[in-house]
Amino acid sequence: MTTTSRTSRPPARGTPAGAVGDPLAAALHTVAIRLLRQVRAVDRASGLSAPRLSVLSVLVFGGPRSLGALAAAEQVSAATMSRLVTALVRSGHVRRTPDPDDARAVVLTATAKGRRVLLAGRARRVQAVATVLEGLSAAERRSLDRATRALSRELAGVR
Amino acid sequence: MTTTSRTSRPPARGTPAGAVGDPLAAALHTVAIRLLRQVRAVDRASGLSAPRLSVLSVLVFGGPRSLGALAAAEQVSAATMSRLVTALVRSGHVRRTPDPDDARAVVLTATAKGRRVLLAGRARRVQAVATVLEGLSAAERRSLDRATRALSRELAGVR
DNA sequence: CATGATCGTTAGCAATGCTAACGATCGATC
DNA sequence: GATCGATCGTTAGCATTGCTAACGATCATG
Repeated sequence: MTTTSRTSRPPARGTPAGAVGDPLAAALHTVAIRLLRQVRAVDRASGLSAPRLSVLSVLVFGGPRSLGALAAAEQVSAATMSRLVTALVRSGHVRRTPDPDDARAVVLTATAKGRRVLLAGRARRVQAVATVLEGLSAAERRSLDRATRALSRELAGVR
Repeated sequence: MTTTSRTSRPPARGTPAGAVGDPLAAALHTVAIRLLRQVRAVDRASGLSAPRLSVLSVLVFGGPRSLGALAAAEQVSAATMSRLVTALVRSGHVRRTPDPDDARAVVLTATAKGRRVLLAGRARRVQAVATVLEGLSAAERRSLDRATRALSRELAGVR
């Protein structure tokens, strides 16, 4: 049993520079950063920049949508998204079609090439994670599986 | 016991677009992305950009070092790091001193202000992670603790 | 059908990534 | 001790990505 209180505990008056509020949260934070730093390295092989890959990911996994919706999903301005999409259209990863119900709007869709590139990139990333997991014992993998499910549940609303 | 083989298993001939090599690795990948996406939001309060915060983090947690070493740690060119450091010096977060042993080199150190800003930012991030963890049961927290330790061990060499 | 709201684009700015070129210094070799 | 290639950090110039502001076109409300 840990000494951590259940309540969210505000930073305990003063927060003497260097204090760690929740050791588990701090460790998880560090591990997540290191894991993704490791994983990002394989993205180079896709030939697409990180923002473009991320946009493509929304279209492939989330389906076609308007530019505004895409900008909101990526937490980016419509102006920035317009430029990203233009680049992805020019490179053949995305198709831009007029919205039949609203002449102001466009519908963005991943092309076959876009899907192919994104899925290959994701497979490389997952493989990189799997490589890290190779050193885990069966028991550790079970713990990780439970932990991942719990975190997935808590983060359900994100993206 | 899972059916997953222990060997690193190459992408099983063909890799029919969409296949997931290792479901646990894939889930962990997704959770890590969502967690950090959530956490990054609080960085705005520091007044520093993501690259500058990251540089400061290396200096605060890793100690003073040369520009070249800093560039290597951040996987960035020396030219880019030079510019980042210049900005951090101007804003008073970093001190640039000549290396007593090598007149070509400089030593970069976080100032008291830099340490203060970084530690406050990190506390906010950890608090954001802790908030996500509030919904976990005690058993889930124990699983997460074991999993985090195991991953920390496997990622020891990174950053 | 007039008018304000919304959608997407363009223009112009700042920050961050790169490579190339450079000056200064180091270290090894003669 | 002089020379010469290697290394350190900076600057210049380019592309990309983020922003806000301004705009034209279209929608939806009255």
